[in-house]
Amino acid sequence: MARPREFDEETALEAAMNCFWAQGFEATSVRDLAEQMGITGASLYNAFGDKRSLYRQALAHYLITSVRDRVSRLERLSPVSAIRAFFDEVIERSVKDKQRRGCMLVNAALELAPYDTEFQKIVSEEMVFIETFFRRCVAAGQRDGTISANRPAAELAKLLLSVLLGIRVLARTRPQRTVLEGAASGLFALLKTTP
Amino acid sequence: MARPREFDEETALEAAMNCFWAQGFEATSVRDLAEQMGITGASLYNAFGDKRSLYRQALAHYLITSVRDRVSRLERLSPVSAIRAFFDEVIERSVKDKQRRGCMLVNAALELAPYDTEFQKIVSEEMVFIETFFRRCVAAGQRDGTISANRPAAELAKLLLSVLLGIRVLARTRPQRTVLEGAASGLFALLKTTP
DNA sequence: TCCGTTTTAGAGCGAACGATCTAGAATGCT
DNA sequence: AGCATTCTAGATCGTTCGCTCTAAAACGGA
Repeated sequence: MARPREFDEETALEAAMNCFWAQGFEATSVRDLAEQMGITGASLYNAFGDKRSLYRQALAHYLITSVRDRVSRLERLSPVSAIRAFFDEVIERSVKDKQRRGCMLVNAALELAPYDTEFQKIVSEEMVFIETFFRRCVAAGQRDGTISANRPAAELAKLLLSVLLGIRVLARTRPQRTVLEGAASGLFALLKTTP
Repeated sequence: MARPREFDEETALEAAMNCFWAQGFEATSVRDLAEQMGITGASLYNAFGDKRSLYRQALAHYLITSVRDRVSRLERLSPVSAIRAFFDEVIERSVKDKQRRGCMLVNAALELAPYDTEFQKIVSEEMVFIETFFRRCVAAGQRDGTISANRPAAELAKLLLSVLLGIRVLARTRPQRTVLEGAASGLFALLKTTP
């Protein structure tokens, strides 16, 4: 019943995601958002609540379409290939990202998570999710002998996560392929068992 | 000549540094700054210029007292010890940092560097400085046989820098010692040559 | 068709923002 | 002592902020 919405909510949310992703939470104004989303301020508040709530939904959208999607696509690959492909995709994205937006999860981890327990939980859980994916890959790789078994899988997973986050940080100031690829290939050389 | 300043500039700059460090550039207001620095807005603008200029000086102060100081202290240690001590200090700081301020350089890299060429240059040069320190250590370690010579020192230095930055990101949401130490010890186990 | 509901557009709210201006107080130099 | 200069405190500038209000427009159901 009643008047239906004139705009597509997902399209608008994606536009909001791109704003927050590129400029962060504080530096993005509600007026910027409304303009990029193609709606008025009133419609924005009607459909998404306040600015903080919109950010939460935009971040959730990012995590689903970016992190979760990648993990579920790569899960079927062999352990080493899955990890390698994960880093390749991230590096490829980073190099091509002219806006230097980096990773919205990392951005949220630095801008909002430290002071905000709700975002702290969201970010923390997502990082644990990535770490768990790495841990599964490492454990499988250690079983089939393609990954060094010197250290426990849980530890190497934390190392992989750190390098991933580090690459994301580097990409925002030095997005040259040689820099990012250098870190990744150094990591893989040490991680793989020398046959 | 003329009336001298009533406040100590370095003390005030340190207070400003702590504000920006903890809350970032956008989220810190000039009124916050003036209050924490113990001076009025007019004095702030007189002594340090506008907000952006004050941030630049605060960041420079951070880099000198934090990054440069650490590197020059550790430079005299043996290669492996120097790298290990570098990470130990960062982890120790991160675990004890109740405010979860993280590393101001990393914060600047994410908040300001992507849109601002001046800060991009500052951040980029400082990261190159750290990377160069790591490269010197790795090269020396490879010469004396304590560090794996499988890969070029420049590559392993990029790996070390990435892990360092990654730990700094992790620390802002999951500052538990096991998490940070896990990543570091995994790295060192793979980096060292197995005697 | 008319009512109830929800949407739209746009004006406008009070508060906070970065930055500056005005006075007057405090110093060094001559 | 008198002057030029630079400091301090506090009010205040215009702008922008997040958010809400008003009123008209657009639909579904009775």
